[in-house]
Amino acid sequence: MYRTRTCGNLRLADEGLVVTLAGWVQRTRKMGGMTFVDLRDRYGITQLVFNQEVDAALCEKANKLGREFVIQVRGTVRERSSKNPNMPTGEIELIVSELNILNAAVTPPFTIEDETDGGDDLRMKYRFLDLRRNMVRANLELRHKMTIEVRHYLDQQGFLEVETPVLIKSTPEGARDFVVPSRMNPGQFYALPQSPQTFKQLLMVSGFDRYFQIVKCFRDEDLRADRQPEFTQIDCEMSFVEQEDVLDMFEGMSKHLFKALRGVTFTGAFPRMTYADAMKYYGSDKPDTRFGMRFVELMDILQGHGFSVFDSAAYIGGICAEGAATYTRKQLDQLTDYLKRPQIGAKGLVYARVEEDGTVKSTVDKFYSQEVLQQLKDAFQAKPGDLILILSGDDVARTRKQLNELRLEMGSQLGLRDKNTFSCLWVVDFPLFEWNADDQRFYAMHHPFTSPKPEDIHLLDTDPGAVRANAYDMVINGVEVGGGSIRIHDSELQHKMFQLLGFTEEKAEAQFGFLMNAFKYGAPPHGGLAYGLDRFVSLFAGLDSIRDCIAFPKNNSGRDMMIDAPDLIDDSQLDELNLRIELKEQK
RNA sequence: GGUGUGGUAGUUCAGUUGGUUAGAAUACCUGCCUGUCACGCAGGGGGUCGCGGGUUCGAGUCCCGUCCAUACCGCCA
Repeated sequence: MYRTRTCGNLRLADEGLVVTLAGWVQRTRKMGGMTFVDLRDRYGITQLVFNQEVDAALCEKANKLGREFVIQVRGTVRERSSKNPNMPTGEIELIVSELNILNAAVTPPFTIEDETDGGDDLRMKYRFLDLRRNMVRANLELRHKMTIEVRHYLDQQGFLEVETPVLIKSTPEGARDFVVPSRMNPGQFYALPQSPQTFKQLLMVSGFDRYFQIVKCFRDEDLRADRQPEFTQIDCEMSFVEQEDVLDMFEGMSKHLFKALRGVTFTGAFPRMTYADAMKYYGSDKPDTRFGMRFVELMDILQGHGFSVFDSAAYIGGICAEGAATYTRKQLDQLTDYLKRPQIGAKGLVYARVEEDGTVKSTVDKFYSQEVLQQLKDAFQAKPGDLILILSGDDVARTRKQLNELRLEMGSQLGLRDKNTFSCLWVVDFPLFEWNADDQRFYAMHHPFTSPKPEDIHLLDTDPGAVRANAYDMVINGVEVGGGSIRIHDSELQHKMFQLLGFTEEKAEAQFGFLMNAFKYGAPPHGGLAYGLDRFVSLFAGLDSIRDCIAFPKNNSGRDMMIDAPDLIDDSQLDELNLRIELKEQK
């Protein structure tokens, strides 16, 4: 037996026990006649003691240990003469009688400590070492517990986990597919699924009723801190349900996870907000509702007073930052610069302070009487000490988006976005379609299987852009953690959707004929939802990047820096695939 | 595809207006040290300043290009 106990669980009560431990050398402290070694495993750290007077040869051997050596020791648990209250095993130590070096180690390129000296780059390249660190390990433990709780909850609710294929067919709609060449079908390619969407719908047709799967999905798009090319979804689907049933079920699951993993209890149902309101009051379809600062539209108050920027604007809106009137000119200039960055693209920022005496001082007050400025103040119900920030623009949607960036930035600056506070929200009534100006056509906002709201179906032919969908997102702290919809289960309606999306008869048949065919054989009403597991875990762990809860993530360019993938393949492999590589010239 | 930031010792970083032999901390190596736990003390080794070009008497520093990393925009049904 390599070990009888772990490095994390010996306590004072175990004094006198003879145990065998195995692990990695965290650190050695040589005091001359005696040597202390911190032995680490996944469970903790136990201090080992070697004493020259007791066994000179053994102590000498211990002095040769380097960082991250893998060793096995046998010894007696003893109460420490000087205890360390900062560690769980700090009251005891192990008097070592046998030391066995299982494997030596070269010096690691960065320190395996909570506060490591390694940069992101290096830690990714040596991810197997990075994973020895407490923080990353704790994130993976949380992820594990989360999937266990998900399975437990859904199993209790009668859901069945069913695996769906990973080698499927490419569809031009939506995100770019990863493709895999087929050896047995020369010139043809599989695609990796962006989600098991069609399969889970087919499972509903098959009568599986309540399905889920914790499943890898793939999208060949550019990466972000919260986007990886391969990511994990908790994919769920139910039959004989309406939107309310789905929201109920998964609100329950979210609450269960919060309770089990964070000890957070929510009273009452999650608030609902329509997509239209989310855009109007927050300029985003995933508002961070941990704080207020809702938009107030100011066209009525501020237009027509001779300030040309506002008079010509299609939208004027603002937010009120409580107590931020103390912002200095420098801070406001920095804020303006932030908004003028090309990523945001605002032209400028107008601000107004509410003074202690209740008067309002603004950058543009030569255009506005105090009376108008008081109306402005009243519109926000602003108090002395508050700061009103106003943006305007020619494009309503774009200006709202800019105001959203401003709101989030102010929320961060004023400390209103605490990682240990959770604010959950359902965003509902998404539009069914999204107009794409470049392609001059509608795209499905969610996906082409999403059902329109029955009361809006009559608009399908006349005003598709106004049709609302039975689609919903779960938003927590401004993060879209999940989304779904009630699907179309009628082949005629599905047919019509494809038509509106510009699919020819042939293309619809070729791409999704199997689904429409299946719908002819008795498809139940169904709908579902998929969570982004990586985002959900990150949220619970308070991480800035989902990479920190993924064991082996890809970098910004979609590379695995550790195994150095992707890579070229052998000519013989290409031969078998009947492929020849001829790269297009890059300009 | 675009914008910003960064690339200097194993690592994290500093490096002034362009000016002598490029520094600190940490890690590593050696020695001393019997109660340390970020041990301490003394000493030591360690650099193609991402790469290529240019300006200059002189470039880590300025300019151009390029590569890499990273955050964001586009993109992500």
